[in-house]
Amino acid sequence: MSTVPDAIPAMRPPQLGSDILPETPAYDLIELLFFAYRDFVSDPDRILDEYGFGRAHHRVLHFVDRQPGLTIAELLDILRITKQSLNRVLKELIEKDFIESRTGTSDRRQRLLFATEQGHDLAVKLANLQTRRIMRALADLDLASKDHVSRYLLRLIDPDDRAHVERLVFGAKKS
Amino acid sequence: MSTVPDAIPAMRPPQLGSDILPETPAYDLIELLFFAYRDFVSDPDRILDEYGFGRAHHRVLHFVDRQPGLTIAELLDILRITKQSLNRVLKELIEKDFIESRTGTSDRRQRLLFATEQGHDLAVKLANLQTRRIMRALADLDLASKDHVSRYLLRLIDPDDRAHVERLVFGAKKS
DNA sequence: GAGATATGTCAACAAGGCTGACTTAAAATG
DNA sequence: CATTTTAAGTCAGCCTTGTTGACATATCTC
Repeated sequence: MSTVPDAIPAMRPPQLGSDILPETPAYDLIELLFFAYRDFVSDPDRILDEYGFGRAHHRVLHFVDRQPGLTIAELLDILRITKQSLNRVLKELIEKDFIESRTGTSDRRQRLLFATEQGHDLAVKLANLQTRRIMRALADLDLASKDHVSRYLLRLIDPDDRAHVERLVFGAKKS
Repeated sequence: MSTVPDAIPAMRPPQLGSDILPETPAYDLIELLFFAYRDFVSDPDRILDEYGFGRAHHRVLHFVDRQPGLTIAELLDILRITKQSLNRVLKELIEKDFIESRTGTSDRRQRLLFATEQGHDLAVKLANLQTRRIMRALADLDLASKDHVSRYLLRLIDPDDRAHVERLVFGAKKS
């Protein structure tokens, strides 16, 4: 049994992938995302440095603070790195008392992660820094703009992950 | 001697920085940018791998292809990495004949960088891959959305760099 | 009790950043 | 024209953060 459909529409476009491409690549949006991300993630660097942390620590602390009780497996799924890479930074965050690891209650094999008070304070401090930049960027844009921007960013994400991210970001509900 | 100032203006807002912050950090836009960027830059990886290149090579090739005749100093300013880091990847791109380095004409100390035919082809292939993702994300968004998105991303960039990026991205002119 | 699962750990390696010191060639400047 | 500055290249070593592969332990599931 062939997987090739036997009736392909006559005028199939000559593009490489499944979608139609414009004549010219979207250089503007490609490059703007590069520069925006470059500056966006650089804000927290100075502060992280004072604590002897790097960007990897920031990512871990951020998601643990946002989702108290996160398990190792869930965190690995969010960050898409290996267990060994995660463990290196997580160990430091636990040793320096920014994150606490508790044995799971229903499943005692799991480790539930929580930000300590100190950890929460740092996470909020860094999030506020980035929020300030975001607010500056949203100022004097339409009310609708924020929505357009989130929709665009959400749709840049791999379709398979979108629902997951949506749940994580908007907290289960969202029109 | 106390570090507590003895005369604080009466109605100083309680925020940390120079701007007013909302009660809650903009977790949605912070996290969406993280996930969007993660998936966006991952597209080219497979192809780069076939050539023995990484993301660092991609960035260099991209900007050289976009701005033929770029000097080392200009490239360093765009990428914000050290000369030594750049040189490592640039050397490989030149050895493998994806980029060509010519001595400057008006200033013979400079090296003007150009993508070779092979280099240009790869740069376009990767840009098309990312453009496909962008087009998918823009589909069924208003006509105005693309504008809102670019404006937002542009305004996330450090103010000092915005004019520079604008020139680079939109090619000198742009309302 | 056997096997699967969640986590932790050891060792080695790679990519891509960094600093610091130094060289060379060419331009700019007094 | 001698000196200084500038653009680029290079050597050596280090750090962070990612990788693979192998293996250990505790706990859950069947």
